[in-house]
Amino acid sequence: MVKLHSVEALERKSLHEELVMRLRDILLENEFQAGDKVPEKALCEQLGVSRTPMREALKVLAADGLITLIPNRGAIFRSITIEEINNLFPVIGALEALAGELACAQISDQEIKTLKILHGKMHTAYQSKNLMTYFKLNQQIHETIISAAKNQVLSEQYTTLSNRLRRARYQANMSDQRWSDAISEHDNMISAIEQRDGNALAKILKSHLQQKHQAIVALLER
Amino acid sequence: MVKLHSVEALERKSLHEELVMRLRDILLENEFQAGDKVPEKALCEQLGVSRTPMREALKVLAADGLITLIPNRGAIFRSITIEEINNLFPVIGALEALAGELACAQISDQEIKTLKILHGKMHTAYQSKNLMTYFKLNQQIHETIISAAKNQVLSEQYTTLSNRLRRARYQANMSDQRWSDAISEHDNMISAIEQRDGNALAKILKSHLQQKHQAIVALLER
DNA sequence: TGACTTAAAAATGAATTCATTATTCAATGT
DNA sequence: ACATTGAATAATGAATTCATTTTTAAGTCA
Repeated sequence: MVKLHSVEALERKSLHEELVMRLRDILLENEFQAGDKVPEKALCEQLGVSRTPMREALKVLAADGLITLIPNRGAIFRSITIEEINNLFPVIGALEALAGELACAQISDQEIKTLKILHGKMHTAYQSKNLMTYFKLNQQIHETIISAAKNQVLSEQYTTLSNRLRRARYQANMSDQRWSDAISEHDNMISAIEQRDGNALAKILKSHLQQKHQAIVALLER
Repeated sequence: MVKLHSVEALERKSLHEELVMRLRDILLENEFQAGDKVPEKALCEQLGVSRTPMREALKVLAADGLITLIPNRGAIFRSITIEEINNLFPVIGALEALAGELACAQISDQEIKTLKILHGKMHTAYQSKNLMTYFKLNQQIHETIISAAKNQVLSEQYTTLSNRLRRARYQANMSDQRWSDAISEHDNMISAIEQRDGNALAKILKSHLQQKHQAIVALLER
């Protein structure tokens, strides 16, 4: 088989690993939602690969909880339910709280500086009401805190669960009130880190996430 | 291909899913350790399946963190390092603490009764120094607490991470002192649950795990 | 003897093929 | 007209085949 456009579609790496990433984006960013069927064959053609690596990638994504494989029926995009959201938030909260404690115990001045820069940019995005930029910066800040904890297992688990939430984020917008609250929660976060107060940071992160949880649930139930 | 003994080796289900479970057991229970190569072909013959489903299963296990796939080099059993153990324990600890809080908030009298029965059996196993039985009951007790939290996401994450630790457990034995300490920690656990004191339970679980962590690290470093 | 080269063998990655199971849709009967 | 049956079609599960890469090992030359 001549790979034609597939060469430009997927640059070499390990194909299956590349596929997992590409599919994750395709599934999350747009294209699919609800309990849609994930068309194996169409995706193969679109990405220029055969079914074997595609099916391997789908199995990995299923293990990740992003899709569900039904025997002899193929893959369906796993519709995120309110129940799943309610289950995800406490777990992510516990992980973030742990990250906060660990991070404060060993964060470097340089990392704090990076955080403050990101935080400043986020304020700017907030003032100019640039929601997309705000989202991206917000995510970067949380990722920076997690990675400051220097715990690979923690980072992996957090990433996996956050990805599962990403589906919900695209549905739910933010109210003005919630947005301004979130900003001030972030202000508190940064001061706790500067003082390296792990206990305080853990509490802030936990309640920050609880607020977000409530906001999302409220929006979804409307 | 005639399936012969494979029919009795793997009873019907979804083959790939069945394989994942079988492989997990084979990898963990004995057979493999350290950075051993996982012989794809040999396993195919042993279990009577072709390479396609086997490779799908290996990819899932790699996503789970049990093995590492090196491009064009195959799978190697992921040797658990002290660093990984040090990373796993705090995360599992955070999950258990969360489970303790959630469980206390909604555990039924029936579930408490079950726990007390398991706890009694564990005491018996301790008195007769039956280590294997003790291990099994200990695991059942922790699983019961987790499942009493009624959070699917939490259960899944806990199971995944616990499996990764199982490798270390087979290496490390318990000292008499540690064993008797563990028993009394369990006694405290049960009373906290009976009083439905989530905060206390969370703390006990966390410190229980920290003790276990230290014991394992001490043994491994000798 | 020991290091380097290179040919053969084995293992892995991916596509294809074959078999089985769902799904679709038209035809039949009520 | 509606439901039910059954054949045709499509999709999925798994084995096989083909291509590429790595490993092994023998042979050559310093």
